[in-house]
Amino acid sequence: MPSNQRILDLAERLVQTRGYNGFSYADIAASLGVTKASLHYHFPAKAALGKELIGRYERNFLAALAAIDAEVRKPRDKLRRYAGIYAEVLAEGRMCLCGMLAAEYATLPKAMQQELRHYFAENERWLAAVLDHGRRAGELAFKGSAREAAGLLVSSLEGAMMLARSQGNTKRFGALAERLIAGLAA
Amino acid sequence: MPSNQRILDLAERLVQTRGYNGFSYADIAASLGVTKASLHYHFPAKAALGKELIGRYERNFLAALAAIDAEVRKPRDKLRRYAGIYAEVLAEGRMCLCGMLAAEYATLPKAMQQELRHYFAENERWLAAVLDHGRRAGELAFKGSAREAAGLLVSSLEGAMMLARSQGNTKRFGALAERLIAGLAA
DNA sequence: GTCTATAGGTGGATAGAC
DNA sequence: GTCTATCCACCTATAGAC
Repeated sequence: MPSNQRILDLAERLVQTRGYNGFSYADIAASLGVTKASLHYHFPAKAALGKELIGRYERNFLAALAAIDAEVRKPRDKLRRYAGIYAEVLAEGRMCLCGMLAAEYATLPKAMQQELRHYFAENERWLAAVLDHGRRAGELAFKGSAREAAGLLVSSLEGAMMLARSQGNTKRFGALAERLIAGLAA
Repeated sequence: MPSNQRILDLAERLVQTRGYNGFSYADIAASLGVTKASLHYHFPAKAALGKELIGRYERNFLAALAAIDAEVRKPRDKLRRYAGIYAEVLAEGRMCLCGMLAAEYATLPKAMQQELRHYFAENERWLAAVLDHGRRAGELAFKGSAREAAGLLVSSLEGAMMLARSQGNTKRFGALAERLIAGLAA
């Protein structure tokens, strides 16, 4: 009796470690102790599973960002919490789901590509708002648009996760993140 | 009569766009107008092809870095040229070969993982030297070790490439790169 | 909802003729 | 060096019994 939740949980971890093209229904079936066929009852096509994977990930992520807004006031602390989310994921031995999918972008179903763009757009929107407020309040300093600074922040964190894993140096991620935020101090 | 060079050229482009797990001998064979079997004469195993792909990429990259050292003196100009390499690759519709492979790291043959770590280590070594010299000369400014600053630079550029493509915004990469370098100005 | 069985395709790889 | 032919493993997906 694998609920959709459990299937998505396993698929999520697999994509975060091996990528969308790096896992199969057989992997999930083996973990759950069921057959591949029964998974197709819950998710008829892998593309639909993949799309839902991004949707759920984005909902959870946006909820985490809302929690930050509710709990923290200072822009710099918000950025630290934001980077902290990435650090936690990395500490679990995972990559960002959407960072992995961004690398596989050219091979993904159209529906997944669209969901992916939405995820990054929402991400950048939240960061840009934090940066903009921070600059107006005189607590943050950077040149150019907040949007562009936000884009660089997301890019850097995603890239740092990837390279941290492949260099077997997951600890350094925290230092790089802190350096990024320090560079935005007023 | 596909020379090893032509095979590697095609495989390289495929990995840079679709990833190591996203291409097959069939793709290369079709492009060259030969059969899969004849490719196995040149590269018996895909893993060996992949390893050679990284080795060749690294040799070319290090040669480009040596050219920069020979042609440019100012640390900041060296960094601009360095980022320019990434920009050119992106302009061709490609990702960095090793950035793509870093995302697929967990699924790669051991030999490829090893080559990959070497690539990033060499990369960081060159950048750290530039940063260190620049700081000593008073032309660059940053906190902490040059090694760590170099790591952040590589990570950010790799991440920015990935996200630029998935957001359909390859033009912005140049602006992000310039912003990164500007942040290191003395 | 889960199973067995299977279809139809593609993956990397090999043997042996030419 | 390239071909045909083939192997075996794996993939996503479906049909139909239970």
